[in-house]
Parts: sequence; C-alpha cells; structure tokens
Amino acid sequence: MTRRSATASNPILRPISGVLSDEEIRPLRRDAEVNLGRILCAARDVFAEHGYDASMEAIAGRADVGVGTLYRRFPTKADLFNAVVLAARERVRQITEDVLANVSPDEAAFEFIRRCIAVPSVWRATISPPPWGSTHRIWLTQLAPLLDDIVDRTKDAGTLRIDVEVTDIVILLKAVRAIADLCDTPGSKPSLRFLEITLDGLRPGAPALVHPPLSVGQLARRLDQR
Amino acid sequence: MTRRSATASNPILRPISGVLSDEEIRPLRRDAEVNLGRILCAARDVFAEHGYDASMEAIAGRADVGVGTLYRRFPTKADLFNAVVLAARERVRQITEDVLANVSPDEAAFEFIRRCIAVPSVWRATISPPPWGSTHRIWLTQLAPLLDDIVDRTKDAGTLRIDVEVTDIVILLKAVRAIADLCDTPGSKPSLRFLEITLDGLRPGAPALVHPPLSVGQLARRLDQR
DNA sequence: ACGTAAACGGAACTGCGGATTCCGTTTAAG
DNA sequence: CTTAAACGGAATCCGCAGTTCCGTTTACGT
Repeated sequence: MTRRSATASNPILRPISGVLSDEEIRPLRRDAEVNLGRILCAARDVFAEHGYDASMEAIAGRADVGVGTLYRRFPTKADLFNAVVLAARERVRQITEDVLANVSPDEAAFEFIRRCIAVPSVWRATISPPPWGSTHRIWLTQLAPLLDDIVDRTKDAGTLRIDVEVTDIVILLKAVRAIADLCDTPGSKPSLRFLEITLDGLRPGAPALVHPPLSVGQLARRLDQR
Repeated sequence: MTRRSATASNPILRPISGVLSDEEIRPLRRDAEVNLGRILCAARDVFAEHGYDASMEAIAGRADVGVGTLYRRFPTKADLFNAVVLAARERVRQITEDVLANVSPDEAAFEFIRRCIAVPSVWRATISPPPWGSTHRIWLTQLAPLLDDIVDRTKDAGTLRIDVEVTDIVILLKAVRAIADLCDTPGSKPSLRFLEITLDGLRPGAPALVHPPLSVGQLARRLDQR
C-alpha cells in the first residue's frame, strides 16, 4: 500500500489535532464543508444498508456528489468506512453512558438494546467491522466493562435472567440485523416483533441455558474476522 | 438465455422420468456416477456456507473435481443450485411429516425448529432461495398449512405462546443462521445457545406481543427477493 | 487386449462490476 | 478579477468468477 496514512489526511480529524508543525492546516471552503457533511451522512446510511460491499458510486449518488469528491476527502474506500465506523462507535459510547446515567436498573439492558437498534448505523457498526486490522476487537474489549455494568444492574433488579451475558446482547443485535435485512428497512415492524420475542427469552422464569456463552474475547475475535 | 432447459438435461431427474420418447437415456459411466454424488454433496455444503455467492471453483475443489466436470452435469451455476435447493426442500418436507407423525404435541414446534437447524443445507435453503423466479414462494405457500398444523398442535398443548405464527418460526431460522455465520460453523454452541434463548421467548407466560406477524404471503415474497 | 465414446482436468477466455485516476470546468474568496 | 480549491463524471484498470475448449485419461463392450 503506497499511500499516505488515512488518519493524517482525514479532514474530520483536523479540528481535533491541535498542532501539526510541518503541514499547514487551512479550513475547508464553505461548499467543501457542506459536501463533506453530505458524504458522511450518505456513507453512514449506505454502509448501514449494504455493509462494506456498498459501492463508492452508490454513496456518491446518495450524497449528490461526484465520485471524485469522495476521493478528494478520503483517499480510499477503507478510509471513508473507517470514518463512519469511528463515528458509530462514539455513538454507542454515548448510548451506553446515557443508559447508565438515566435509565432505571430494571430496564437498563432492554433499553440499551432498543436504543442501539433504533439507530441503524450504530448496530451495523457494532456487528460488521472494517474488513481489516483489529481495531474493532480493541474497541469492544474496552466497551465490555460498561456493558457488563448495565447487564449486572438489570440482573440485580430481577428483570433479566441471571444466566445471560454481555456477549448474548451483541449476538442478539446481530440477529435482529439479519431479520431487518430479510423483512424491511431497519427498524421495521417485523424486526421489532422478533426483538420482542427475543427480549422475552431474556426474562427470568425460563429454564436454565445449557450452552455456555461466548467470552468477550472470542466474540470480539469473530467480529474482527468476517 | 440460449440454453436448453436445465431440468431436461439434469441427470438426477433421469431415473424419475420414466419415458422420454425421442432422447435416448443411457446410464452414466460408473466414475461419472460417483463424481455426480460428490458434486452434489460439495454443492450442498458450500452453498450452505456461502449462499449463492459460492464460486463454482470452490465447489469443484470441495468435490475434488475439475470445473469442467461440473458444467458437464449442470449447464449453469443456477442449475446446480436449483438441484441442491430441490433436494433441501424435499428434506424439509420429510422433517415436517415426521414431526407431525412421531413427535408429541407439546414439543412439535420446538422439535421442528431443532431438526431444521441441525441440517445446515436445509435451513439455508429455507431462508435463501435461488435469486430468480418465484418457485420459492410457491413452495413455502404449499408448506405453510403443514407448518400451521405443527404450530397449532403445540399451542393446544399449552407449551407455545398463542400469539406466535408460522412466519415467526421461519424468521427465527433466518436469525439463527446469521448467528452461525457470525460465530462458527453451523450447529455450533453459540448458535444453539441463542436458539435456546429465542425458544424460551416463544414459551407462554411472557407479555403479549405488540407488533403483528408477517403473513405467509408477505414472508414468502421477501424470501423470494433477496 | 483394443478401440472408442464418454469423462476428465484445468488453462484460457470473457464480461462485468467496482475502485481509482484524470482532467476540463466551475466556484468561493481575497 | 485572479486564482487556488473544488467539482463532476468519463475513462481506466483490475480482479474475479462463470463458462468454454481441447488435449488427455478412463470405463467398458467386443
């Protein structure tokens, strides 16, 4: 790969990096700024729908922009995807913290799941990582303690069966995704119905589960592969 | 498409068709017979794993056979896939009838699901139809009454919540498939665990479902598309 | 054992879709 | 009004997978 680092040239990251001694930082022209926004939204939506297989042309079309414009901002499809994934991860973090702060314990885990599913780009990102590197594994591993917190809290409240684990939650997101693929646009009735059924399966009172859960490490590794 | 009909040239169907007046039917050479078997098994497995996206080369490889041999038996990838799907449908029919005949009512629906999932090629075929025609819709529509029978029986026995429908079962198969994709080879521990959870969600005692089910027609149409 | 039609393998061909590049034109901004 | 920055999208390039072709091997009837 003979190409300068994506993060170094990624314009979204510019406002964050305070000083870059040798490279001059000039602000984007107004129109460029606007287009960058459209591109990111389009990429978020199209990637959410088709995964990494989405074509650059499709994204450009959705953004009402030529492909050239995409490549001026993101040297590579991978870079664009990366940007979207980064944003989605941030979104998940927000949801997690908000649930911990503002949702009653007996609903925490359920609410977390519902909120993730309500934002297509989010759960798409959670379950289908970039097809390279291991950044996803790292991210999920860091997030795990927070999610554990949510799960434990709901178990303590007695509304979540005690033999489920964080990994079950992530797996569930994946399953609902599949249903949405099958039935409709994300967030549709059928997938919500399936979600209801599965959430009911998470409630106490059912017979104990006999198959062991995946460890966070295992799950993260799986997610990193496909 | 300038190509003679697949079914006419499909060697598997030969033993069935009693008389074809104008075309002479000669039996396959021994080695050809053997290879045909390997090809069908390989195709079943590889298609089960990758869906219609599986490459002919991959199938040929798995069967220890050259691609040429594939095309001598099946003029087209579509024809080969078709043959596999046909076999899988037959398998589903067998399972259905066997469950109706030999499984106690209170377990019928659950057992049906378990058996379908135990045979990868079967549920793959159930949920990912050939990317053409509407034969899948027709098949599913015909099968529906039998499945209804199973479901009703289990509801009457009191072990299945009354607000689930046949379509929920099929959707569930689809979901488990996704989990297997994510976690492991089909039939693995993690997907069985997820299955347990979902089956628990199907048991009575949970709050009523608020989202309506898909009708068989709707579901069949969806399955016909993607 | 021998001849022949049937099978075989797999290299070569082809078409297609999608990432990336290029360049003539348009536009924001000083 | 000048000019660097942006833009659009046609053209290029490339790899992949379905399909074809043909020289070689093999089963089987005589």
